[in-house]
Amino acid sequence: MNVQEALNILKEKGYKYTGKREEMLTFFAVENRYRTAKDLLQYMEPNYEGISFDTIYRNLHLFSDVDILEATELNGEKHFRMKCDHHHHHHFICKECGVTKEIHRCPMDDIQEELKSFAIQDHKFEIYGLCPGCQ
Amino acid sequence: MNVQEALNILKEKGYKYTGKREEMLTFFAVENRYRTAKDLLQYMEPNYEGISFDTIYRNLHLFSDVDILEATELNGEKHFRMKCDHHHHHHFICKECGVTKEIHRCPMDDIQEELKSFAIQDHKFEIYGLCPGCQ
DNA sequence: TTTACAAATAGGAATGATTACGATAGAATG
DNA sequence: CATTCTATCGTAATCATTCCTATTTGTAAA
Repeated sequence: MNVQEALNILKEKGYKYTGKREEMLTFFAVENRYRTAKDLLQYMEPNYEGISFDTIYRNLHLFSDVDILEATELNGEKHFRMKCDHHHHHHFICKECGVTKEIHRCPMDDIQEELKSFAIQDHKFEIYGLCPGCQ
Repeated sequence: MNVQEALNILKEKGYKYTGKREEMLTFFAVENRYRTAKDLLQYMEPNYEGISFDTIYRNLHLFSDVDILEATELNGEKHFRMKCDHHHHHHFICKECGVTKEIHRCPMDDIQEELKSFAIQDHKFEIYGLCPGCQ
């Protein structure tokens, strides 16, 4: 997803345009990497001195709620990345730099039958390690 | 794994026996459920009034390090359960009560080839939802 | 353009899980 | 039973995240 598409989603749902929001979205649009709230804050500070934690976290949650960002949990910290706009898939995630690679195979396909009596709400399949650049 | 096996592992590795440790292990041995540090603290308090946070967390980490417990992250809190001692497998986890069910199919088998240039260190495949009892 | 109002933000305090630390108590070993 | 580490207590510190209030800012309608 690019910045413009993300801004359109916000507009559609009645959220306001702000320069900060565009800048935040730019931060996520440039790379296929999971980043933390702190990463984002550090990116924003030079241009928006005194930007508040509240603004960072409120917008991260907003973006997640409207499916602009996707979130995961890596060593006790929430990480976010721009949502991939095509079909359902999972990720390899580099533990060093957070870079991701798509995996085009969903293990859930085979397994539903094994869990007939359980109400499945959600699942997570992530592979962790080092990308070629970080090895 | 049962309490005795766990105590043997500790002894082998040179850690001391304490009543608190046995009690903590008992807590995990009785159920196939992921529990938090707070759950454990509440279980311990009646018998060991004034037990310290430090003791709880230090032992949870110790038990994880020596493969007595396995850990996962559910809504921002670390959860622990007794390690299963048989073959490699994954879990369905009830979001309400933490109960688990084994899934006998590992999605990693097929996927290694798709990630030749990445150094895989670890992976997580978890399915979340409600168990029959919590539906 | 101006106005009016809801939404967004700043600044900082509060929270909740987790970790750290100096002092004391308790196992293990000979 | 004396020595030596390890374990524990009690509490303070840390770190990410959330909450709160006053103020500012987009936005759409007048």
